[in-house]
Amino acid sequence: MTQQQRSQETRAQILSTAARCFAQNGYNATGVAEICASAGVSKGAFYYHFASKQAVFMDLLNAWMVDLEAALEAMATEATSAPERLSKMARMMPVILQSESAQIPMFLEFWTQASRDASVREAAIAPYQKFQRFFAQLIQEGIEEGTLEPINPASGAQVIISLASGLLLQGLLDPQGADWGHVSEDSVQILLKGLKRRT
Amino acid sequence: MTQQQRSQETRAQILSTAARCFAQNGYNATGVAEICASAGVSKGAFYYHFASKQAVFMDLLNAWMVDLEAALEAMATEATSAPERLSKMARMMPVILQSESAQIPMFLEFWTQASRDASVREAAIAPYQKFQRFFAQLIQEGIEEGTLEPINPASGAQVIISLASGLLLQGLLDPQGADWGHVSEDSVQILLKGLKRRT
Amino acid sequence: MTQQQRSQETRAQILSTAARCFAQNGYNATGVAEICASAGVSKGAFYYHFASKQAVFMDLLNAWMVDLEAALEAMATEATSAPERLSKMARMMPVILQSESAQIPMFLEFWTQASRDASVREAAIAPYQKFQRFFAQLIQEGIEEGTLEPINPASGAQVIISLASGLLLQGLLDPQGADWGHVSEDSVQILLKGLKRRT
Amino acid sequence: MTQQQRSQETRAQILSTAARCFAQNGYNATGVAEICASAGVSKGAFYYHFASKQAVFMDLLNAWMVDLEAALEAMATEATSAPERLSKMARMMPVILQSESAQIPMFLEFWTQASRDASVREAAIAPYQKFQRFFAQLIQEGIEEGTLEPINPASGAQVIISLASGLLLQGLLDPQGADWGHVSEDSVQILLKGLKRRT
DNA sequence: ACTGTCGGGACCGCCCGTTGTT
DNA sequence: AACAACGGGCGGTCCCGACAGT
Repeated sequence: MTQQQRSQETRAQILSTAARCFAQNGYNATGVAEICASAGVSKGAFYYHFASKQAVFMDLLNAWMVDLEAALEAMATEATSAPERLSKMARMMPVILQSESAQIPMFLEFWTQASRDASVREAAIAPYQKFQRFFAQLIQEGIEEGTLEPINPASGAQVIISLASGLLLQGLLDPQGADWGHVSEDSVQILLKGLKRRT
Repeated sequence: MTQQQRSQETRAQILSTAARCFAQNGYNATGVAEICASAGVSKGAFYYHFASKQAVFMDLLNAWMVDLEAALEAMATEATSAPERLSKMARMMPVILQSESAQIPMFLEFWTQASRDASVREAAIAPYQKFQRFFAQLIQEGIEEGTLEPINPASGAQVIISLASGLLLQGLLDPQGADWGHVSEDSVQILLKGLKRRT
Repeated sequence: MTQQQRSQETRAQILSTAARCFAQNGYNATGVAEICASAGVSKGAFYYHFASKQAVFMDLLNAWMVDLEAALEAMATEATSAPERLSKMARMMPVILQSESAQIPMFLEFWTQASRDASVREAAIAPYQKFQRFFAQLIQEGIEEGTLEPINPASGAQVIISLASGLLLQGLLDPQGADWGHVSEDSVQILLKGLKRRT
Repeated sequence: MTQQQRSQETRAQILSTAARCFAQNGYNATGVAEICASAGVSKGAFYYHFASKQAVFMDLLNAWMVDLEAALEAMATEATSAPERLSKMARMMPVILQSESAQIPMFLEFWTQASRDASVREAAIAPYQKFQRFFAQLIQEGIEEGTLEPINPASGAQVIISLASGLLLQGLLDPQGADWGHVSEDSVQILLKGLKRRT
């Protein structure tokens, strides 16, 4: 048990350190030796736990996906109207943007790699499809409730996700360029106005 | 004169070859030697014209910005109503997405680097600010025309840019995942509905 | 007792697996981890039974020597004339070449190491000296019988061994280059003609 | 010119140093860094001139082949009887064995690699086929002269080559094990007796 | 303006062997 | 008797950039 625990600690240590390094310096610029040194483990340990640097990267991606899924799960259970739920989620955006700002560069890293490597892409697409389905259903419910216009739910979901991704990207690129909290709130208002049913 | 021309041709050859290589294999994965070989010049020529690999990268970015500016300029002179101009631009999205899809991964790498390197960031932010100003003015005009709701133009511009970026990114990640032409058209309809003035 | 048996089985398993791996990929190219994985044991087991990878190698060599000795022993007891015994052994050559062709590259590696490392050399020389003594005695007997020319037995033995080694090596290098069975038979006829007593 | 000369000197320096290292410590045990250090060049220079460590090895093999071919060419022009030519060549064996004793380990190295790698094998087989043809023709001439028994020339050539390879191998393995000069002379006498035509 | 050659550095991956645990 | 986990270190490769020579 003690051995297993130590092993998993080592593994976790490598993962978290790698995440930090990747976020700070980028995937390519981060050497395995650097990760090992920062994590306080040897290369032997590293390559015992992971087959390659990429494997660490993929593990990180997967972990991120799991978190995402959990967050979605939590939101799905709320029982208010569709527009309100969207509003609420929008108000979470700035919080996410600031609290996890260190993680976001890695998100870009994921994307960059995914655009080049098919195996990464497959793993990276999955959460999007999750999001897609989630929002499509939310919109569907909104339409059935009569609170949203009768649009194509898939397209609606895409709009939401795209807007969110775009805001994330720009917040990452130019954190001081605007009051992102304010902007994202405005954005959602505009979007909601476009989605909401005219009474 | 002829010498100058030759020199410029060499320079252009390096630039275009580099662009192709970067787009195909990525910035990091592309070696200077590879560019030189593909361009049919020696390393000496490369380092005569450019200070470093990064410098080529930046030059490419700048060239792209110039093109962008020209495109925006062209759009700004049209004399229809704001909503119509937005609609028209939206219809260009799928075309852009397909014609320049090879370049987009490179821009992702731009951004990734930009999130780390301040000097790259400045160059990368510039086009956004261009876009930002352009759309803000367009919205402002729309408001003055009375065709758009009186919202904060800056936020409105941000929404448009974010949505566009997001769609681009997702089209890149999963080109077969959806009919992006259709989706982007729907997206703009939704967005326009949110922006347009209720009559 | 059962434990001892299990231990011996593990040891034997490692040895045979290592032999297979060495033959397939070569000594240098075969990693200890690979052997362990193929044998279904852990590294701990490996290093419990053997001091090093080299030690396994040496063990294999020794085992081969024992086999060799037995084969020679068997031949020595036959009671025909010297030339006939040589002929008979020659006819075995192609069989050996085909049945153990997989092992031969390994012995080449043995020798390569032997040419460098004194301790390996001693072990590698031993079988040669065995052969040497065996053939020298066989020739001696032939001379005494009057069936062979009165030559220096040591030199005669060397010729036989050299010829055999040479054929083996070339058969290894270019298996399809010639009909080695035919060639080796011809070779022995020529050699025998050189050794046999003129009547 | 000066530049080209320098370049070729560097290349030659790398080749000769590599040959020495390979012969001394073996191909696998010799690191590129070691070669570079011994040759007084940088790794950059090494990989500018050669694509890989293997490439150096192959170059060495080819150079050896060229030498061989020259030696054969020289021998082919002599105009004595076949048996005498064979005798003369035999008398060269011990000289070769001692003068080039440093090169011989590499010869084993060639063989070992050839047994594993098809591309090396192809290059390594070529000289053997040269030898083969050379000796076959020599024997053919001997038969036509009436100085040699009417045997299959191909087989005869194989015997000669095999015997020579075998002696080389054993001389390498156990230099002090016998008086190789004497042995090789005896060997040829025996072989010649087997080849020569009975009068 | 352009070329060929070289310098030095670091990268990832793997490897052999050991150690604490069971 | 065997195992998982780990320690360092070296392996070949390649890369960016410099610079002497045209």
